[in-house]
Amino acid sequence: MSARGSYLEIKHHVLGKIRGGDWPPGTLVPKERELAEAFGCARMTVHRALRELAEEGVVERRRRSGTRVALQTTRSAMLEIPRVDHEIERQGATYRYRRLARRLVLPNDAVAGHLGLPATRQALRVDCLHFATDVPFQLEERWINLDAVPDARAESFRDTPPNVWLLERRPWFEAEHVISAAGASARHAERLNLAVGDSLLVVERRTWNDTGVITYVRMLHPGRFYRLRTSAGPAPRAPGPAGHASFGPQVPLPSTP
Amino acid sequence: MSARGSYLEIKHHVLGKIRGGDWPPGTLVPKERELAEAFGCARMTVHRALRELAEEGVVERRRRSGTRVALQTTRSAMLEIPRVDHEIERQGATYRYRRLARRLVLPNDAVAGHLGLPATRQALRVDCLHFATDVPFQLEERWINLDAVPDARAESFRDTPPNVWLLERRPWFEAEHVISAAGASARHAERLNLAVGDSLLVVERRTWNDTGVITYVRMLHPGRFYRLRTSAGPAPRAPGPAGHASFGPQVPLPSTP
DNA sequence: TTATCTATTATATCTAGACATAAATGGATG
DNA sequence: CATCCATTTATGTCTAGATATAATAGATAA
Repeated sequence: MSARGSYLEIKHHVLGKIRGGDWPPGTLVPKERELAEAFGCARMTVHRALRELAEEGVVERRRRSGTRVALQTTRSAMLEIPRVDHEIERQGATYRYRRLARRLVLPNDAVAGHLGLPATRQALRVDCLHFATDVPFQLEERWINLDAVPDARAESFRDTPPNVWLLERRPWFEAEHVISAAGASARHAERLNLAVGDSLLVVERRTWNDTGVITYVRMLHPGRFYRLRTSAGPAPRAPGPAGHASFGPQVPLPSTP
Repeated sequence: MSARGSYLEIKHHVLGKIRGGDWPPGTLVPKERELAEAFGCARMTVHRALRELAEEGVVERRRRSGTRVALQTTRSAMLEIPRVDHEIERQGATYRYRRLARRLVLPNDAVAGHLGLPATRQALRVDCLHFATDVPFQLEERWINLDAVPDARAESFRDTPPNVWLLERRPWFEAEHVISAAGASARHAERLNLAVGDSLLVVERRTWNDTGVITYVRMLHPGRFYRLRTSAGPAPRAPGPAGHASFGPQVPLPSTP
């Protein structure tokens, strides 16, 4: 599992103590020098092990005070939000895209606030649908800040989905996601081929650049299809990248009657 | 911002090149030795900077190939799932708890699978409600694996919510979350004081220990109240812990008519 | 008593080397 | 031409030091 004398061995040792109940929350972990001596390695090796455990939230470290086993008040999980077309194809369905509408609008106050624009400034509104094997999978309602992305004026988005188009020319560096549930309005129901009031999982996303908010998008999914999955834990079973296995939404597969 | 000659300086330098568009996705980042020479520091310092950028998904590293600016196909976000009572009180509402039911049951096949139990083995089912200022905020439907937590047999959960009780005696080390939307059934509607069919945000969680699955819980929230918020990005505005600001669900505050 | 300064100490970072490891490369061989 | 192998090389890890930084505890002064 872990090479002898490596920082991983030390991580596993400490984790084992905590998992086994030998070191309950609040316990003072041996100091770096002591662990280094005990394992017969350099202090830097111990340091890396403890630093990674601290980053994972397993222990808390403070100068002079030492390293303590953290209390489990909250746990964070990695949530990976993949590109919708990738996700659909990864699950073996066929991806199809349709642009529904594209127009310049004066956003309402809420959206203007999200975009960081004055309410008198036009933004580009694009609506489109993403299909998984002809079943509507995601309804995308997007506002694009034309100050941040002026070349969007010349783009029709008839064939290229806005998310792909934007990713290719405006890399973003910060994002905020809000996940909620809502009932389908008449318009949503019609577009997603649902009944009015059916449950939708709504993911809203704002992305920033150095220049400010690039885009605000509301992604609506039939609740029965879309499931965001996260997995977290300092000691993953399958050693995935960054120690987090992650899954995307669940795509409706062609039913076999 | 970043100390001279530090690994942070190198991180910011590389990030700046990427953000500024000088190094589009796919660009080969200078090798560690070159950067170390350019910055007049040791290779380990450069190594740490690049390793952290790789962990954040900004660059991709492969031995012999070198370090490349990653393409932004997916982005991951930190999702912090706090304890429901903490979250309610943090937002200034009053937390109240009520146990609805507690009984030994034979779980159905789906739940048995989640718990990793044979369908003939009993599990403990606990239903309870969490209120924010007398408004139902979360309906909790929980199954507890009695093989993993035998002392739960003797606990009534009348005053102590299962999540708190479990956290105090069975720390867990791995969890899986599934987030979806669903319409309220008749029973859900009654318990949450909603209409049948109203949208719910459903968070399912399974937690593991060394001994196996501890518990499987379904947490149902009125969609209009509960919003999970995440924030992500390699270059956060406010330097928070681990570079991720995070928020909990939105609590219904007492309305001021 | 209270506030402030100081020494101590554990973590945080850095250095200049070393060897390990994986993968791309080019050459030798069939 | 295809296959295999040794070489090269960039990253991954480790060592044994060093200095920097922050927070505690104790000493001192107001």
